[in-house]
Amino acid sequence: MATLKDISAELGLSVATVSRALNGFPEVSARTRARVQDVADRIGYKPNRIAQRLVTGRSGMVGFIAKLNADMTADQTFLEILTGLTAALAERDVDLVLSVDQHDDPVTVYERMLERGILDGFILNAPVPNDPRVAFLQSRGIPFVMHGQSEQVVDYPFYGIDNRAVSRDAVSLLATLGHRRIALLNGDIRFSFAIDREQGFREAIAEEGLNTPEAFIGHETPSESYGYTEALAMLSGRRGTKPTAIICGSTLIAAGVMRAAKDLGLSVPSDLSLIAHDDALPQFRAVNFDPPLTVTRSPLRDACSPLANHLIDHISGGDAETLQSQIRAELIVRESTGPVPKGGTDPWP
Amino acid sequence: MATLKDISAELGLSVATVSRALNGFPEVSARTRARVQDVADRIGYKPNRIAQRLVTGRSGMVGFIAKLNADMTADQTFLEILTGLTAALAERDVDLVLSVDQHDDPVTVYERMLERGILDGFILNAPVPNDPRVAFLQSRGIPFVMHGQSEQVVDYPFYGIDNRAVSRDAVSLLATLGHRRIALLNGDIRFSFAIDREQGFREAIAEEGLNTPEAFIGHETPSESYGYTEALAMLSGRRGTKPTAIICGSTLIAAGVMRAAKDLGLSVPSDLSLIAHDDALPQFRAVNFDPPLTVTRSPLRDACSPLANHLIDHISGGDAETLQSQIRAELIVRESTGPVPKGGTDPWP
DNA sequence: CGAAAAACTCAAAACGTTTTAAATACCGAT
DNA sequence: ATCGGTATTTAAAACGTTTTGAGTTTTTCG
Repeated sequence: MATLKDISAELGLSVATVSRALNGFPEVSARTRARVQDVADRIGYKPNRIAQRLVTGRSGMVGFIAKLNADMTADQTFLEILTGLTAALAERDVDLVLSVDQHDDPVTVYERMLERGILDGFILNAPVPNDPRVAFLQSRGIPFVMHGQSEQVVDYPFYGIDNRAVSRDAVSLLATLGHRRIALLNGDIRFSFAIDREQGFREAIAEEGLNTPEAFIGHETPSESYGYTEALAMLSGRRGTKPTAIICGSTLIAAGVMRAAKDLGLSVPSDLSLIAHDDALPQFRAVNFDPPLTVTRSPLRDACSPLANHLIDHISGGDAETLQSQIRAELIVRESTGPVPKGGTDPWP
Repeated sequence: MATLKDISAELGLSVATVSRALNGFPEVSARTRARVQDVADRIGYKPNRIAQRLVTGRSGMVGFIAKLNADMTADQTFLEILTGLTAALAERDVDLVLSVDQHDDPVTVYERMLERGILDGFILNAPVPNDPRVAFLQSRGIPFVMHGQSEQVVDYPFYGIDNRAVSRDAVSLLATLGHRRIALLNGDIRFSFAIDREQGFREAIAEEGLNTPEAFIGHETPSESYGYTEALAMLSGRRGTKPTAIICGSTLIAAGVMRAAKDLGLSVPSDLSLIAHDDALPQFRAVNFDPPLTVTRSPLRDACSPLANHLIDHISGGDAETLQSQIRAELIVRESTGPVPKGGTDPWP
């Protein structure tokens, strides 16, 4: 492996000058810089990252901890995040150290990884209200970035979508189409994203002067079967007057709802309007539904690059407040939403 | 962060002695070692990996590259491996650096990770015949351990099960029960494990003096639906005389076969015997099948610790030949296998 | 008791880089 | 020629560890 010393020896320069030349410092002459660059290219010089890290005090590695469900499965979004994240980090020459959390206590794994002392920071996802990981990492002064937000105003970097707006936009679209009985099949309510969606839903419903009984607001870890069984219960009339529209927390849930509608002989969108939030996971494409799904869309993959950049910038001293972004999901109207069916215009009491 | 210097200052020893004391060198007195250890524990000393690496050339990090399918999903075993591996590596104070492979060329990701120069070695899984990753890493002299084997005799560390024996054991059990028409629903035949299973299957079938037409030997990426559609085709009689027993590459496939049998009104095991290979994934428990599945069982989780240890030992100079283990899957007879049904005793022509 | 051997400890070099502080070269103006 | 200043380069320190070669102490044994 070629080193700075090799280059400096060949040119009769000091290693300091060579280092500066290659790192674009302004005080080195153009002629010298060119000569250095030439030799470096010729002998295929690659800086030794370990040595760089020893002197700069940074490791160029960040941690990510996968939280498994009780049944040892990962949340369907995990892989997508992982893929995008490693790519985005690699772009800025940072590596991802992974660990898997099988513990009950959410912070012990972070503690253990920190003890090894090789991480510059963490990427957190799936926040819950008053997330204990946040308190822990802040108490240790460890930089991190959060995917999603747990509170309205925070003092750490994050990137996420406006989840209240997601529900608002969905309700607003359906209300415009004349719907008065709108149900919600939300994700796991322990997580902030689902709490925000539900809150946005309730707000929007109230603003439209409507009402949705509790029996028509559900929440659970997204799965096709959850969508199916809940929709079956709601649409069969067992729980009271059935809804004319359902808002789903994910396309996976929507798939189940679709199947339930089919089994009950209901057609989408003439008997039932359907709108889902779409993370744009490659396995489950909303456009491939029959009919194509109306969605609030925000590709999970799009979050990875900002997350990586926010974190790295923060580690390099960037101000937390300037490294926060909340973006708005895009409302894409396709064919699973339509005017309220005749005879379905009465609101719930 | 506490350093060797802190300890040496506190005790009035040299850093050299402190280093030796902590690393178990023989030439330091028991008393000194104890004093050093005490202080180290008290101030929570952790060696700086980066500094260690600079001088020893080792980093205490190994790479693992997740290969995604075309549809961006991971193979169902991925998470299980990941969980076990991070735990087993942590046990020996080694970290796992993860990357995700979205490329066509299987070695480019390895090359890119290597360029950064921070990895001691790799853990490879899902080998294919003449695996290009093996050739690549060997040409660079990078240590690695393989989960599974691609060839009969190799010169690198591995841990895996005897896949030919898996099929042999299954066929042998079924033959003993009187079955003469045994079908195989194998995993993706690009991978060595599936190739070996098929080879073992053919050998065992031949040894029993039997024959299985090509139409009854299938292979594909395991999924419930694959099991369902193939079993439906085989058991409906569309492909010729139907089998009395099916060997499945995974419990996932078996689930599909089970559903197909049910749809066709066949009961297991009186009309059809079923045996699957069981990786013991927590999501899909063979004992929870109805009837409980007869399996060749080899928990994927059991592979993680040996893999981690083989790799670390190899990195520390251990001989490749002594770091190879091939174990035998356990045959567990439950209730999905039974005597051949009356009238099903004719072999295929 | 004294010398040789064994046991233990230390100072310093090394790994490859960045960065600080100091030195030298170059320039135009006196 | 000399001065003051700027532009460029250098030597050396630093990061935290391991390891070499050389001490220093202690033990052993004649």
